[in-house]
Amino acid sequence: MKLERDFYIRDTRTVARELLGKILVHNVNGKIFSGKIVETEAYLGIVDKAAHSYGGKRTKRLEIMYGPPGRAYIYLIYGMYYCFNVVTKEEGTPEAVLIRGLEPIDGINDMAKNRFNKELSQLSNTQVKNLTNGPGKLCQAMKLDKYLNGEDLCGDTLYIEEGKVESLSIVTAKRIGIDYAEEARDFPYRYYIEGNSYVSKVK
DNA sequence: CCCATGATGCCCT
DNA sequence: GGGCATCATGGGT
Repeated sequence: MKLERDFYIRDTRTVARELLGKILVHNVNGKIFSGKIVETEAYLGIVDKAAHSYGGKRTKRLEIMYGPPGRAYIYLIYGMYYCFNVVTKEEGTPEAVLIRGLEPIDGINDMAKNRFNKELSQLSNTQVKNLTNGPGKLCQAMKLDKYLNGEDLCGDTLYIEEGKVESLSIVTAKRIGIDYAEEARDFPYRYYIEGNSYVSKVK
């Protein structure tokens, strides 16, 4: 069951927590890439110094964040990696959830090619773990790039499904890579599934 | 294990 | 021209 618009319009931290265990799916001309979401971060917009939209900043790049919920916000970082976010809240409120870790499900052999230009069977154990345990890594594995920026997650190309019913132990932690954000640096807006090996950083 | 560093492109000032 | 919601690599401990 695909998640509907109403899922995304809610409180951003709630969405970030509830995305854990859900399945991110990318259909590339019939080839399916998918993975279970195991790590997320909430970015709370206007009041959050770590968010791109802090203080109501509104530029061309940020228009997607100000748009309707349930769309993809994908941006280039450090000149060579992408970060995939889910836009939350009602239109006009620029908040989002960054997906930081995925456990591969479908298309794993192609993920290996996308990441390391090798067959899955040729990867070391470390490389298998490094397929999708970080925001830039999972975008490379799943073929998520700037051409999908703004994509509607309620469509058929890129979407999120209900996962298996399971009880998850969720860890709350500080966000990563936002040392510039003053007090917001220490806000506990990162969530991950305890014990999952595709979490980018434990603790 | 840890830490330091370079890669690389686009946005925004 | 500065800085960035990252990653791979290489060297030290």
